[in-house]
Amino acid sequence: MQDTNPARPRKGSGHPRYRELSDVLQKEIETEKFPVGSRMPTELELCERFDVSRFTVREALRRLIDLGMVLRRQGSGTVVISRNPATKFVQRLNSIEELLQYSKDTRLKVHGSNDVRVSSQEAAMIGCEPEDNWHKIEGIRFLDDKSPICWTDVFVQPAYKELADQIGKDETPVFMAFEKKFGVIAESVSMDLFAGSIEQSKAWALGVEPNSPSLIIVRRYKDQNGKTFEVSVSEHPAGRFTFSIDLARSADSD
Amino acid sequence: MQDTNPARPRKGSGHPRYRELSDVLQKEIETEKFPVGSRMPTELELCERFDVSRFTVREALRRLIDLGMVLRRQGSGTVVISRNPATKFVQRLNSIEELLQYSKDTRLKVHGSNDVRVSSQEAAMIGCEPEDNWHKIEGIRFLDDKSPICWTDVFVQPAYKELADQIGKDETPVFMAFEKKFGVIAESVSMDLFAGSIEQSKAWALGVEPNSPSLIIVRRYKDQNGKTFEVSVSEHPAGRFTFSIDLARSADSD
DNA sequence: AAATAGATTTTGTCCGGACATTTCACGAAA
DNA sequence: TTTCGTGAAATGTCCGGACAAAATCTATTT
Repeated sequence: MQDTNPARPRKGSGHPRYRELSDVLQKEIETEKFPVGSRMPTELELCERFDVSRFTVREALRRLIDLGMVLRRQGSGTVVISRNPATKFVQRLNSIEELLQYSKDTRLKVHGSNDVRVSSQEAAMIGCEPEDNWHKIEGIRFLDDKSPICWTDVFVQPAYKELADQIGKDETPVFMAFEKKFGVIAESVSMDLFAGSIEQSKAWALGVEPNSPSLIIVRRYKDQNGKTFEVSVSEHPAGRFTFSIDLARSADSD
Repeated sequence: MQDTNPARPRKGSGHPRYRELSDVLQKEIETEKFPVGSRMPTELELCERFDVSRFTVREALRRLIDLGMVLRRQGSGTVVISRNPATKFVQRLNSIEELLQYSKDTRLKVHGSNDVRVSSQEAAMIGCEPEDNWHKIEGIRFLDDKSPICWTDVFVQPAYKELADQIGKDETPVFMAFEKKFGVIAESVSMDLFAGSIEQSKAWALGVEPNSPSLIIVRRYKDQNGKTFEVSVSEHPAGRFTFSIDLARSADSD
């Protein structure tokens, strides 16, 4: 009779045992019985307290990990790192192209490229020091040969300047060319979106009125070391581009 | 001698057994030995094939789930749903407020609210049929009492119109008020960002030139059934607001 | 006091077994 | 033909036990 209650039917809650357990622990973290920074009881202690096997305890703890509330380390223990179930809304980009939001069939026509010392205004956009040296590539992105979508300035570290003549040859995004040519992969990307108005020279190239409204998107690509290796600034005239995001509630917290 | 190899030391790969297993399966999915849509072998079959326990197989399968490559259903089996480890870049919003990107200290001052039949232009924004009935709430969001950030139109289903006089009382986002008052929770949110120019009446209220450039953000909140219960349209004059996103490569595929 | 080595604690990995629950296919009955 | 129910098959839940690996503590030595 070693097994009085294996896989026993859900008693009342309608949830499996490990879920009931994680719910209790979650509540105890939220009510600061286990404050952030403190160590939680060991697995064995929880086994005793709830009279369950280690499997069930670990399954419950796994859920707290998924919720982003605790952190575990072998040999050390379980530490509370957050009081509320962390991740609420998650955006998934399935293909890397979604990041750019232009489907494959756009093309960058390069106007020119040269080394520059960035102005203070550009530095603010890029997020670097003024007077820093970058290699700047200017161009216009087209849907088909007639329809310009946006003006684009691409800033890359001078070391990578030879990339310039690679761009525009095919429809691969610039930051993917980095991966192919230099083995530098984008580990993280930060984007800023804000309103602006198009200056004369660009307006002319895009075929719109000077000072007409635009959507400016700044994308900063960082490598594994957190170093920014590429920054692109795109300016979209009103009516030609919409940036869309879909967020879904995650961390199955029902 | 029932236990010849429990927790045996990592043989060569430096990875635990279940990880080696999941790597093999992942590769077999990528090379279409198990095409998308097909059913994978059962747990027991995998146990035999790799000569491991069900625990190890389930642990490996769990990883494929996390990678978003397979889907499992009790009684049914394991189906391949994606050929490549799904999620590439993931955005995490830690607090739900990040979704709005105004920190807590902004306040919506309501100008008025009334039932409307949406115009075809509004319908296009909202993503509904023209002539649909909605309850529209107009207001301006302030940082402090002097600094207007944006003009906001909130459209809610007529059934929820009584919510109107709740808004602006405190700094809770509108969609959270739904949860409190009606128990309707936002399961997903889709957002569109694009450039526009501010019409006269709004420009006056915001203290900017008519037709000056703006960033327009449309947010659509859907409940569990996929029904849109609230849409907000915010118009930000240039220079007063930047929308930021941070994406990190995810799906720990080292 | 500081460094080292060993013992202890704690989580990670893995096994075998058992029963529960869900899904699906098959066959009998209407 | 359709409906219904039975049973097989698959995954889900849970137990107990064992050893491995990492972190931490302790006692000893330098």
